[in-house]
Amino acid sequence: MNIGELARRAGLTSSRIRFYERAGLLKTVGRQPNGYRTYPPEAVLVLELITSAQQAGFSLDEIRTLLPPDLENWRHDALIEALRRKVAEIEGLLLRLQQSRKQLVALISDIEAKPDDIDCAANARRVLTNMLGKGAEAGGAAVGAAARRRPA
Amino acid sequence: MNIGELARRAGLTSSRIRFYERAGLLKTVGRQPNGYRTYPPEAVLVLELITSAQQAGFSLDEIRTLLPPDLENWRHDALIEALRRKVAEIEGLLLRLQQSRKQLVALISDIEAKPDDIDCAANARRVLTNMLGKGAEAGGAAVGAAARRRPA
DNA sequence: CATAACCTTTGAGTTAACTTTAAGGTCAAG
DNA sequence: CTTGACCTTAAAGTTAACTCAAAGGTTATG
Repeated sequence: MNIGELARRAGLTSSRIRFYERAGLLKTVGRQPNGYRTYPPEAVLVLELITSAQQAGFSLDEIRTLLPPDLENWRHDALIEALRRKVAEIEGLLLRLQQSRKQLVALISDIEAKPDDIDCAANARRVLTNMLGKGAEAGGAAVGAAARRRPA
Repeated sequence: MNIGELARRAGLTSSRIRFYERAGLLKTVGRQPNGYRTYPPEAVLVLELITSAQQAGFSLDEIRTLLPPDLENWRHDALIEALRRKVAEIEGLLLRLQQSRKQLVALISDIEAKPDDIDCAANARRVLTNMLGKGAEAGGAAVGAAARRRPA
């Protein structure tokens, strides 16, 4: 199988596959006499595995250290441990996101709960001091990045 | 107040404050005769506001479009709308993270539920086909980025 | 045999949010 | 008058995970 065919089957670009090879995630692959890379059918599996792991939150670095040279020979204990750590990491993230959500919802309520007898500027001051007073001690949530993925 | 003092009070670096100014988040600031920037006390508030918004998941771009030229004159409707959109965004993220967590936990169980009568390689094949069969149709979670923040 | 559709490599560009570096001016203390 | 702690600017570096561009070889088709 050529690289284009593999890319189509695995649902990613050829350049990405070459990049993964350079990055050490794919073992160096066989070449045809003309220099073209040639892949065995299992390569599709490996690529699917990599993208699954990425979607589960593993960086390419993490994936590289976990991926065995062949698909049948995993470092069992390291893998399980990494999986557990990732679950814990996700749980931390979930907590922070929930915190953030709560704070935003509270902020919306606070903004909309403008007392009838004050003007907008005064309401702004009220909301501002409310917000910066409260959220400050208990650390923030650092939400943003997850939504900002896949630039283009 | 000089920039160093402001940085200390707001808990960030001077270079970051200058960066925010270049990025259009801070209105151009007064200068002393020697060229030093000089800040009014409210500048601390503005910076705290920016970092709060960041922690809630707003990008600097979003913050810039929402921040009013002066702290008392918010574009009320746009702000509320943006807050609601961010809450929705966070909720989407929460769902995907929960999905991811569930899949990882299931994967761990599956790995550990190795039938007594097969060897490691066979178990690897079993787990692999289980995993790539299941998660594929219902899209993945794209977790990773939120944990990878603030590089150094 | 020309054209399109492949493939190759190297190197640079992208994005966000900063930091770091280099080169230099200012100012208070000793 | 020198040392150190400030401040200034512009430009380049950082990180992850790719993509894109340039320049060129290969192969199938009309």
